[in-house]
Amino acid sequence: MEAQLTDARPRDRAATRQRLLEAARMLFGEYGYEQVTVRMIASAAGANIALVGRYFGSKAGLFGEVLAGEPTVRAVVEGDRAGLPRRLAEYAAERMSHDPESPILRSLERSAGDPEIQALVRDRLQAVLIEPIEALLGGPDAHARARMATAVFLGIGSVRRLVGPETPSPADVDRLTAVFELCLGLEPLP
Amino acid sequence: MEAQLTDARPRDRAATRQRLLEAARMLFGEYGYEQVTVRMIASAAGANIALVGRYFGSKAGLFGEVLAGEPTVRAVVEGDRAGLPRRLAEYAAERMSHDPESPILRSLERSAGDPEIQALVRDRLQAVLIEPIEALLGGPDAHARARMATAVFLGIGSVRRLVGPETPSPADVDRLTAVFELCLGLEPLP
DNA sequence: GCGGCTAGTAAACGAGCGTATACTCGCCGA
DNA sequence: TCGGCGAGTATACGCTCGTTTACTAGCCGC
Repeated sequence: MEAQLTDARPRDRAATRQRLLEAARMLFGEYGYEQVTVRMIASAAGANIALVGRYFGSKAGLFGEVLAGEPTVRAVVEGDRAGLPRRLAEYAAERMSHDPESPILRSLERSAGDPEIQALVRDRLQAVLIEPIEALLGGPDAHARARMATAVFLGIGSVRRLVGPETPSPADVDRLTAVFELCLGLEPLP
Repeated sequence: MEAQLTDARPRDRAATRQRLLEAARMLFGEYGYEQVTVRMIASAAGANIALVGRYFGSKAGLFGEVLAGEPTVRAVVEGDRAGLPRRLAEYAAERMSHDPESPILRSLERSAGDPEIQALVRDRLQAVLIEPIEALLGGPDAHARARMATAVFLGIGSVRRLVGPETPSPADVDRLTAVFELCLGLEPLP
């Protein structure tokens, strides 16, 4: 009887690449760009260090690909305009008590230093949060309002990360909803 | 005529220490903890690298002393309760367009990685922002409200840092004031 | 005048990083 | 059967970091 009952072939470029990508996604999200070494990634993926360079060019290239491959927070931002504050508030409330699942958001919180990485993160933040909100809002100062809502959103993550998670009460979520309504210049729902 | 007209004596332990401290304050504020090397600090202070270790124990020790020596944002947090949202909003608006002068706030934005540094920054954030606001507010959920206001405050800095500065309009400041009133659970001023 | 305390210096250490190189080995088509 | 292509490997390179060590030299009390 031959071994290799599973379909996981050895020497499978695509599969190894994928394992590296997923290990990187997990580690970058957990610890931030600069705290994660390529050795950690390779080790977590059960692959060789040199393969990071071979498959992604560099550590930054790998990070970029992780960011690009994210499904993002689109579910929150897409949807009807009136419900946006509530959806933002509920998502933000989730982030008061738990680390985000999305490497983008985690990276936004944790990856500060490297200018190249900052540029990647910035572009992504614009693309997945600020611009969609701005488009949904419309109006003359939509950009400023989208920016402010994004600020609240990010700040909640910063506070959790810095001073620890805390479970929000229902009243907190309501207050947060009102805050987002105010930021976005939308009327409260009846 | 002898040289040394100034009162800056050479071989002055206290003065050298002070120069190192001020160079560190400036650099940490500008670039964040991990981006600044002890060589940069020593060079900016015109001192030898080894003196950082001698006078402050370590880079982290120096950072801790920089944080501890900060005058902080006390002016905003101290004062009457009713005016707090406005003061917060004005200070936050300032931070929309300019980098903060305070190394604490800058470090809050930029120093993410090292756990020891994170602990220092967290303690400082609690001491200078969350706890004073909480004390000023009073009431049952004062902590949650102080946390939320702090989140908005920090988030604004994050957005400026990530996507660039933007000068707020007077309407933005008004909206921000309302946001802080909401966060803090205070009534709007007449 | 001189010995010792001490501020300041130069240089190196060891570790960790991202990256690059030279290699091994197994599979597959001819 | 065999040659080569390519996935995967082991290792080292060059660099920068924080830290430490051994040393130099100036001031002060005696």
